[in-house]
Amino acid sequence: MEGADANLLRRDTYRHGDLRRALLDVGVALARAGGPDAVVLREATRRAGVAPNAAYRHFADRRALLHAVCAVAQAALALAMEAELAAAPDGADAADVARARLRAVGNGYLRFAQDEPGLFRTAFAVPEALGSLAFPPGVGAGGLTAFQLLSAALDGLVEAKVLPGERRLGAEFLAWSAVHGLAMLAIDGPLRGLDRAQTDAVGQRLLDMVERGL
Amino acid sequence: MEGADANLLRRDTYRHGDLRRALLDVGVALARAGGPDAVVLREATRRAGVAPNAAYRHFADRRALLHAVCAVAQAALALAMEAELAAAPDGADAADVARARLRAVGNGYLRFAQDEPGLFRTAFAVPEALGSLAFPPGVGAGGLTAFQLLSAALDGLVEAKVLPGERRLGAEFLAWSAVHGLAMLAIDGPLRGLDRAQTDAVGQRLLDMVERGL
DNA sequence: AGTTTTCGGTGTACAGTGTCCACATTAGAA
DNA sequence: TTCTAATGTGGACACTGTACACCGAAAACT
Repeated sequence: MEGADANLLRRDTYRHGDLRRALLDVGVALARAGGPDAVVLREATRRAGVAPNAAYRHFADRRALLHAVCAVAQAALALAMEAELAAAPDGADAADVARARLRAVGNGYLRFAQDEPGLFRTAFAVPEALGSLAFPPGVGAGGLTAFQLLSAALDGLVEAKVLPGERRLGAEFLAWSAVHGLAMLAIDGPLRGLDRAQTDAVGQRLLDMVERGL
Repeated sequence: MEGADANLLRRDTYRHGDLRRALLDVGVALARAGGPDAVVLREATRRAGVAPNAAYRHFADRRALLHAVCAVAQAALALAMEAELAAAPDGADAADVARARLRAVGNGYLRFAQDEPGLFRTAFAVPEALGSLAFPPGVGAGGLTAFQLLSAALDGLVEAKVLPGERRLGAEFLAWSAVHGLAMLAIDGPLRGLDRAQTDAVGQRLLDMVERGL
């Protein structure tokens, strides 16, 4: 974690150095631990060792800070999906590979939700978080949004003749819905409390359904 | 709306009469307008024409009030699903009827989410809202939970030989995930802003996917 | 009936929050 | 070196949830 030392309480200079970054780091930590509601301006400034109002030099609002944290969370999600994609098998059959890549995308999503529930909820806490042009979403190492990673996987399915082209349009929303819904149910719905293995099992069945049904 | 006159500001007697009910009504109105975060204790007491602390005679906590509102929201969801079920076609082919009933359940869910986004979000705002035995969930007119309505529809599919029995176990979570995810995306995800017709179109495709993939 | 208990609403108070304003400090441009 | 713009501080206000002490009235028991 780079910049992890930026949120120190002790400070000798009047200026902080990189307060914006420090507040963002603290905000992410708060979101990680307690979800979107836990990212509290005063607590962030406190941990950064600075007066509450100092935050307003870097963020217009509490919401502005939350938006920034949200973007980081989305980036983390994209990264998790990329990691899963990188570990996907790269066999000979193009159809199998394409299917495996879609599964990897889904599994990355589900596992991120389970491993980082606070960040996951924060990623979707801001209404205008996704699809708004005024709000740049977080991207992974490859520069792609979570949504774009999913789109690419679906394109791969079409290319490998697994998915008929006429069903391609808007397929993102179908696949996304299924996985997003399961993630929600697993975080604080009736499926919470299940361990990783059990959630994975349900996840596999869900991905089966998506694969069959798309 | 019965009890709608219970939340009046004017009051001549020292006792309110049915403050618990009044607070609940106001809480539902707040949730309806602004989601879970909008159900604020002080505002509720204000609208009920009562001192802030009076609420504590009827609800242990702000969370307790929120739980109660949450149960009402779940009941409203179940009612919406029941309404859609009642309007489902009742043709001759048992398989078609069973399919139509599952679609009705899904459409009820999706339409409720779109028509009452505040209540919908409130219904799932409380972590222990679903599946906790300590927390009685809201039921519709028939006495069934939203979840139970879904279960019944799935049972119907099995009975009509549309769904093989070995795929029945846990199918609720798959169907629910898909529909719940789409509802979320339609409320404040990238699909918000779509009108009823467009959302319905995506909803139909999603239900197609579920039907094929279950 | 009259008395007492117990329920329900009030008032005051405190900690915590977001945010506004006026001010202080200092890094960097002039 | 001086001036200026950027950045952090202090104090204040309105708002929240919630605890404690109090009181008013309905109901229960003589």
